[in-house]
Amino acid sequence: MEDISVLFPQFEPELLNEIITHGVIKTFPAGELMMRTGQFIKSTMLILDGSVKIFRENEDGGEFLMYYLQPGEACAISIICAAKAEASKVMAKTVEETTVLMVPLQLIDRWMIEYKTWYHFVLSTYRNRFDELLNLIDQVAFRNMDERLLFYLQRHVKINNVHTIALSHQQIAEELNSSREVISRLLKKMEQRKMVVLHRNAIELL
Amino acid sequence: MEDISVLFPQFEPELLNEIITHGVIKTFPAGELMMRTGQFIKSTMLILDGSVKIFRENEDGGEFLMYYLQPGEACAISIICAAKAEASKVMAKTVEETTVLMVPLQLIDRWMIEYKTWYHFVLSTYRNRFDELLNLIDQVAFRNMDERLLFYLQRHVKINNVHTIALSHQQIAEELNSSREVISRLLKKMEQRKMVVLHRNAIELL
DNA sequence: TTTGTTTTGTAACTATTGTCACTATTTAAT
DNA sequence: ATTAAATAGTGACAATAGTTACAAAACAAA
Repeated sequence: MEDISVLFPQFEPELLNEIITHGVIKTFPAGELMMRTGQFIKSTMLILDGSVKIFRENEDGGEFLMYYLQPGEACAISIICAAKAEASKVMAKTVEETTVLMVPLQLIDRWMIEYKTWYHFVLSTYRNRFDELLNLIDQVAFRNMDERLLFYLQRHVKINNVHTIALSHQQIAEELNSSREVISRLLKKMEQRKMVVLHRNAIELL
Repeated sequence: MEDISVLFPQFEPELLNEIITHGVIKTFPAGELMMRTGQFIKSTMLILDGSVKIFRENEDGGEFLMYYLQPGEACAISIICAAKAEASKVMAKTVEETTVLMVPLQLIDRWMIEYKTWYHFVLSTYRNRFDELLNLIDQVAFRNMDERLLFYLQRHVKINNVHTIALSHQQIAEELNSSREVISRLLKKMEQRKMVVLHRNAIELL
C-alpha cells in the first residue's frame, strides 16, 4: 500500500487514508479488455502498475490507438462517464499485467469537494488527456503516414523505455488504422535511410 | 441580465448573483479572433449570444474546425488552461457578433466548491467537448473526405438551423483541411446524386 | 456597361495510401 | 523432421486526395 503514496505524492495523508480504506485493488492479466464501447462505468481507475491502452475499435476490429495510461495516472474517460453514469465510447485493454485501484463513483464527487489535491489531480487528468487528443487530431489531420509512424515508434520507445519495439507490422498497422503492407513499405524505407533496423517482431530505432 | 438565468436555468440563484456581480459581459464583432495559439488565458467565457468557432491553424493558415460553441455553453479549453495558467493550443474566433460573459479564473475554482450546479456544469462541459473531440478523431481517422463533407454540411444545417449553407468551397476546404478543388469535385458528385443543389456561396442540402 | 474580383468548374497530372496476389522466412507444433 | 502458422517482402494496380493550370460564370464597383 505504501507505493500509493509514492505514485501519488501530491495527495494529502487524509486522502491517502480514504483511498486505502475505500479503494479496491485489482490486477488484470496482460491483454485483458477492461472497458468496452457502450459499457457503463461504475468506478474510475488509478493505475498503480503496468500500463493500459485506450483505443477505438474500427469496423474490422482494428484497435486505433488513442493513448496509454501509466502508473500514477487515472482514466479521464471513466471519471467523465462515471460522473454522468454514461456509456463509454472507447475501449481499454491492459498492455502488460496491470494493477489498478478502483474508486467507486460516489467517492469521486465527494473527494472533489473535500480534498483540494484530488480536485487538482482530476482537473490535471482532464487537461492531460485533452492535450493527448489534440495531439492525436494533429497527427491524423495534418501528418502523412510516414510521419505518424515515426512519431508512433518514438513514443513507444519513450513510454516503454526501450530502444527496440517488440511489435509486428500488423499490430502497428492496426494502431495507426493503416494496413500491414503500407507499414512494411514505410519501415523498409526508414531502414534504407538508416533510421531503423528491422527484425522479426522487433524494430530497433536508431 | 435576465437572459443569463434563461440560458443557464440549472444555476442556483446565489450563483447567478455571483455571475452577475463578478462576470464581465463583452461583445465581439463577427470574425474576431478571441484566443490564439500560445496565448495565456486569464478567464473563461460563457457564451450568451452568437457562436464561436474553435479550430487549429495549419501551416498555411487554414482553420481546421474542431467544434462550435453555442449560447449556454462554456469554453472547456479556457477552463482547463485557466485552471493551470497554461497556454492555449487552439484558436477561437467569433462566427457572428457574439456576446460572452468573462469569468476571472480564481472564481472558477471557488465556485466549483461552493456551487454544485457550477461543478456539474463544468464537468458536463468537459464531457461534451471530450465527446466532440472523439467524434472528430473518428471522422479524420476513419472517414473519407466525401463522408466528412456530408457530415460537415449536415452539422452546419443542424447547428445554424438553416437548409442552405452560405459558405464558399474555399472556406469549407480550409475547415476540413482539404483543398478547394477537392471540395468542388465532391460537391459536384453530390449534386449529380441529388444530395445537394449548388449556388454561388450557397449549398442547399436536400 | 465595362472592368476587376471572387467563386466555381474541370482536365491532367502527381502523390499517397490501400488492396491483391504471391513468395520467402522464421517460428511453433505435431 | 515435417508441417502449419505467423511474419515479412514486394510488385502491380486501384482509389483517394492534393496540385497545377486555366476557363467560365457570377457579382461588385466604377
